[in-house]
Amino acid sequence: MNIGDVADRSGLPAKTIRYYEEIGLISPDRDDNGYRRFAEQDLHKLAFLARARALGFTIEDCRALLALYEDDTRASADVKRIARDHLQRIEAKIADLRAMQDTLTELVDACAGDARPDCPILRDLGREG
Amino acid sequence: MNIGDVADRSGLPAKTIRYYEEIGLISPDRDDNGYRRFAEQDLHKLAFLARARALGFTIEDCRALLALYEDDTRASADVKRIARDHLQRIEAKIADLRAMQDTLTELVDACAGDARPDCPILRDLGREG
DNA sequence: ATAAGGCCTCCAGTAGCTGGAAGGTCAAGG
DNA sequence: CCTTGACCTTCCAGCTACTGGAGGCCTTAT
Repeated sequence: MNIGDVADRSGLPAKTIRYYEEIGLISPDRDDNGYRRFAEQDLHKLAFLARARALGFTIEDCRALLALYEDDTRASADVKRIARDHLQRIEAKIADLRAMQDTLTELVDACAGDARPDCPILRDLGREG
Repeated sequence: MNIGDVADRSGLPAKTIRYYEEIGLISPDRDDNGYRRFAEQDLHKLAFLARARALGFTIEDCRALLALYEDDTRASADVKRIARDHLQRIEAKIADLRAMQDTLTELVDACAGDARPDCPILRDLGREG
């Protein structure tokens, strides 16, 4: 398979696949013409990466998860710790965003949104203290 | 005021304040010794920026909001549009994160997290199709 | 022969800072 | 007067995870 094929089949852009090779997540073979030649196993790894990234894992998390995935002697505790830490970061992020959402919703609702200059949003942002 | 003072009073790191000057959000005067000299108005702008950033507005949003803030002839509709667009992006982001949270919670709950290699998390990431 | 499309590498840019090096300035203490 | 330490300055590099584009080679079809 050439890069375009694995791009189609993994859902990852070719650019991203080259990037993943550059940072050592995958190591496809090369044809004589210099083209990357992907085996099924490479495609499988890329699909794994695509799913892990879709769940918001960082690249370094993905690297660790991939290593565990390929290690038959892994302890599931190691996997779980990575996932739980990540879940906690996500929950913290959601909490942050919800706080923003609450404030912004209030402000947007309070703003007339017409041609007049009076605006509760700017008043709030510019308040003293 | 020197940069340390406005850093303390605005809650922004000095580094960030220098960065905001570099990208044209503020333009403090300079003393003869080359030190930035901040007026109350600069501090007020920085506080405005700190609050806008805390609400998640992008720097470019902040630039636009600051311009509107200082324009007496603004229409509140312009402010509201920026805020509403931003709110929508936040809501979309929350939805994304909640989807991740749901999946991750399931997976984490399903994983024994012991010394054995069997792991539903990796099984999910590595599933075919 | 040529045109289209796929592949290659390398460079630069994105957002919003943050860290660090190398050096000038200023006020207090001995 | 000198030193020490806390400021301040600029400039450069790096972070995440790609993404876009230039310039050029390879392959396939007409």
